[in-house]
Amino acid sequence: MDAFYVSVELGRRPELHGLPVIVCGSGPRAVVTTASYEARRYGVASAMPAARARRLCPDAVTVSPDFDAYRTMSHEVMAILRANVDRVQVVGLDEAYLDLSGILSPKATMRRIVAEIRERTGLGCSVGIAPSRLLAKIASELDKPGGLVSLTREQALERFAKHSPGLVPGIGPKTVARLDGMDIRTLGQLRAAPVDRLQVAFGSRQGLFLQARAGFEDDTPVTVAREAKSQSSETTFDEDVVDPARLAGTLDRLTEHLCTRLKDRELRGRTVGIKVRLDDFSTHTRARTLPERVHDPATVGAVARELLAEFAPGRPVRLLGVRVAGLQAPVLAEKDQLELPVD
DNA sequence: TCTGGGGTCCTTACGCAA
DNA sequence: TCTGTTGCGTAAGGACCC
Repeated sequence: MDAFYVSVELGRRPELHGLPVIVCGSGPRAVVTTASYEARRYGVASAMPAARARRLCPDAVTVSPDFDAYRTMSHEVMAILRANVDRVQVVGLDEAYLDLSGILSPKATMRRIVAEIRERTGLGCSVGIAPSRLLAKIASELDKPGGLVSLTREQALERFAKHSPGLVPGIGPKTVARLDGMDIRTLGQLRAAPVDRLQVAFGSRQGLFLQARAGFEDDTPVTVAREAKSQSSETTFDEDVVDPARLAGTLDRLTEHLCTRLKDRELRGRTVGIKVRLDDFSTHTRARTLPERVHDPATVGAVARELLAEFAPGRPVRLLGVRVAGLQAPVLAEKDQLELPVD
């Protein structure tokens, strides 16, 4: 979806249409969630500190995020996709992969779906059509907003040989910097690099992965449903906190919130963990695995507090979080188990 | 001027058992 | 019996994504 959160807001507040709009939190440490294309022209981008965004674009209208509204709209869009295509893999609120294998005219099909989305929700999106998820993703970015681009592997190899490896999803800033240190600055160079050189630097699997990415090789299937592995709740303080009692109180609040969500989805997990980010931005996690799966705030909270007390942060705390992992839905009745797909 | 919240996966390390 | 290998579960950190 194009500038998804902003576009949802524009639907409710049409008077903002054409203006630079930024969806971001209000606190001193908020970051930009989404910026309208008008705001992006000023250099405003996602994940940028909101304070910097305001300096770049003082006239922008800022809107607080309303995730309930985005979720609702997302469900509507995904329902349209699923009504048109059998296999849909949802990736976040604003993105999905569609398996168009066997469809005779993918372009016409997608044009029709895009039109239906616009008609029913007023929202715009961009489409990439390609032989793999990786190439489709790259293609979808090439003509935003409102693009519909198809791309073959051969076209990608030719077109992006001189581009930075960072163009490819899965190769982030840290990897780009390390590659740069090895004098590898383009996808062409990465593809031509001896794989053992990459493996020495990045490990055997990651080395192979990087070279495959550089060659736009990807055979991962479009996967419909995946069960959640963990759930967490975290918060960044407006100002760093030292007081252990205040930290414990916050941890309890986060635990309550997390456990409510777990219970809503009827999930329990065996591993309880905490996350602590200190004032130097170093991040630390501590976890403990229990004999039984849990989701009640009393148990989760007690373990979380213990982990925090044991960690005993020696400097001011910037962020505190709690997490339950090793999730599993409650044991199904025998009848239901028999009906599970074999896969 | 700093750097959210919610996730996934990978790598490394370690203790333990086979 | 001793030693080495392998595999597994757990823990911690980190990169990356939306």
